[in-house]
Amino acid sequence: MAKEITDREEDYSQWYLDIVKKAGLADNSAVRGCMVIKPQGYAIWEKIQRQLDDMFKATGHVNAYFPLLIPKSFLSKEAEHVEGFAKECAVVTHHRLMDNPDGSGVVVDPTAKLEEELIIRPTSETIIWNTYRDWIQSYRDLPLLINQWANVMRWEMRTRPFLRTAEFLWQEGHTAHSTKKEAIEESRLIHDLYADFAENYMAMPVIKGAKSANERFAGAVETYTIEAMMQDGKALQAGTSHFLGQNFAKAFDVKFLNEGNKEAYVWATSWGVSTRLIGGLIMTHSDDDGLVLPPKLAPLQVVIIPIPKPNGVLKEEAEKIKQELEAQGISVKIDIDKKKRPGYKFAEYEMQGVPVRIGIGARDLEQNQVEVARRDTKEKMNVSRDGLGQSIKDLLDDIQNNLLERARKFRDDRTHEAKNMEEFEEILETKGGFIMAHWDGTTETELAIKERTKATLRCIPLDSVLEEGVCVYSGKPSKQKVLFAKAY
RNA sequence: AGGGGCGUAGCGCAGUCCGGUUAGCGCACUUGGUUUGGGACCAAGGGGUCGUAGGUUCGAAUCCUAUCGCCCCUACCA
Repeated sequence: MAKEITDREEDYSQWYLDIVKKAGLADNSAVRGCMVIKPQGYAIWEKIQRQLDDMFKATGHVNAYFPLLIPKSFLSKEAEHVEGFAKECAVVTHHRLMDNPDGSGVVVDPTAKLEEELIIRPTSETIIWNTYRDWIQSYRDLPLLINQWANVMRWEMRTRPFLRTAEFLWQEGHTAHSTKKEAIEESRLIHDLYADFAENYMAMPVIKGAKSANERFAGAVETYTIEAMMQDGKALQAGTSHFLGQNFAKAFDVKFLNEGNKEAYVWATSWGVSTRLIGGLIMTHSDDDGLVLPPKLAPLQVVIIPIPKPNGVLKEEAEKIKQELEAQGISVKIDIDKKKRPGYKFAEYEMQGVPVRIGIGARDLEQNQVEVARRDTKEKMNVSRDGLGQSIKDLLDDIQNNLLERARKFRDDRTHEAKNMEEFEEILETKGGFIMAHWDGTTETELAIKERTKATLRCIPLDSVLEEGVCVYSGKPSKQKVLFAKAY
């Protein structure tokens, strides 16, 4: 068998790049740091989008669209926000090109300089809050629950497809509320929604937690995160939901009259997940043979491969099976390409992560069965032709569950407690993964641990038990363990 | 941004040290045929500004200079 994908053990990051390439998810583009998302990759994003969009709508949110370009001055209105993003912004300075006088193509027309430079949004809080000021006058205008699906740009030094690219696709929700309590509830509602999506659709178990002051979103009062463990033991921040307090309301002067006819600043949240989730999907489930996708997000769930002996009965049978599966709401494709042999096709669809493959040949027809191969375990079994629609439906459910359980076990096996720095460092060196440890709550300690070990404080888990302990680094008192890991 | 490496067909590479026929190999691609239960085989084909610009030379993928791009290692980030 021709080996096209680097083994994970040999070189995990090369393996990742091989998967992206061989499964046809994305290509590098002519623009540094920007990728082309290919149909196979985009189809996964569309599945993610559709599901999340339904979940947002079901919780009362609506979609809108705000401009790509933001006046430079907007960014500087919220002090922490500008500090967080200023160093990675692309800036538009001119609006016209002209023929180069020396005939060598086009150059920027120096007379077309913009009076106020525009930045390409790294996130949209500023332009949205500038707009919300006009939309909100009364408590009757609240809550304002808006989401947008968009692209954003952050000028990154080092990029990796899906995990970190200069331009990426995401959704960003921006909500406005009349009370602090309601805004906090909103940020936690979305936090839960993200965790639900990660586990029940991506089959990617996550730790829900709050970010430390140091890791918090620029301009947020509280940042909630979902953290997942990749197969190399590193953490991936898979989604964040922020309680913004009144920071943006004050920066953009967004006030409303409450029921008592008193003027007050509104309370805000913002939240987002990006195409990075696709990177998480890859690094949670896939193996040395290629992509592995959870059935709920697989653009194609079942592929039927007739083992071609020249007879039309096989084709008819494949078509019948397809219809039976589609009746169960399963997406199916029959591959009748005569140019490729079955073995080639098997490998190809495995690489692409199709959850279930059905092979039918003359032998199966005789015995009233088909050969079913599941991508997650690579098991093959003969399955009766009778009631096949239901059997495959059950199998897809089983694969979905198995992927989640497998990932959960993987993570739990690689989550350890450290009582002191010696243990902390030993775990990192020998086992990797997540480390639960007491922390004194100071940024100083957090940075010192990062400096010494390269592991960062991923989150303060919401479900961790309150218990007296001493900080793993400083020995000062601590009330609960927090999660450390090396991160993407 | 500092150190190292690489730019030759869609992809992966050889050739460069030591300049010299028409720039070569594998994969992929096209056509035809035989095949088809785990990445088939045979035959015939197509595809190159050797990253770019300048220089040295009778002659440059090869030597010199500049320049651009990419990858790897060190600091920040959904």
